[in-house]
Amino acid sequence: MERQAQGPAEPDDKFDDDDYPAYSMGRAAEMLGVTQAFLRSLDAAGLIAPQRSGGGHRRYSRVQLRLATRARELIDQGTPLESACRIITLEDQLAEARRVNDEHTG
DNA sequence: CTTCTTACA
DNA sequence: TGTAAGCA
Repeated sequence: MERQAQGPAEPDDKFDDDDYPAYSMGRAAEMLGVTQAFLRSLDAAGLIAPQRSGGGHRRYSRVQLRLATRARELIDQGTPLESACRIITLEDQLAEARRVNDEHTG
């Protein structure tokens, strides 16, 4: 699930299909190889907050799918769900801080 | 048929 | 973490 046709046309495009909420539970679960219960567990843990559609159905974006994938990796390695969520959150914060720092230096 | 919530294993 | 029941 890497970028295939991202193209160097819009390198600074913030509004991409990465944040577009287009995946439902069955879809996300199938592409990630997990169960719907697992995705909901991540939601309950506070790792991901998928948008809700109409009647309250979850809508996952590719970014959230990536978070779910990282969570699955850590959990698959034996990391407790809550711990995995904390680790991922911290890694995300570090990535954000690094991004800001990179803008300052670069 | 698909998703949601709650509960059990 | 996976699965079951009952509902929208």
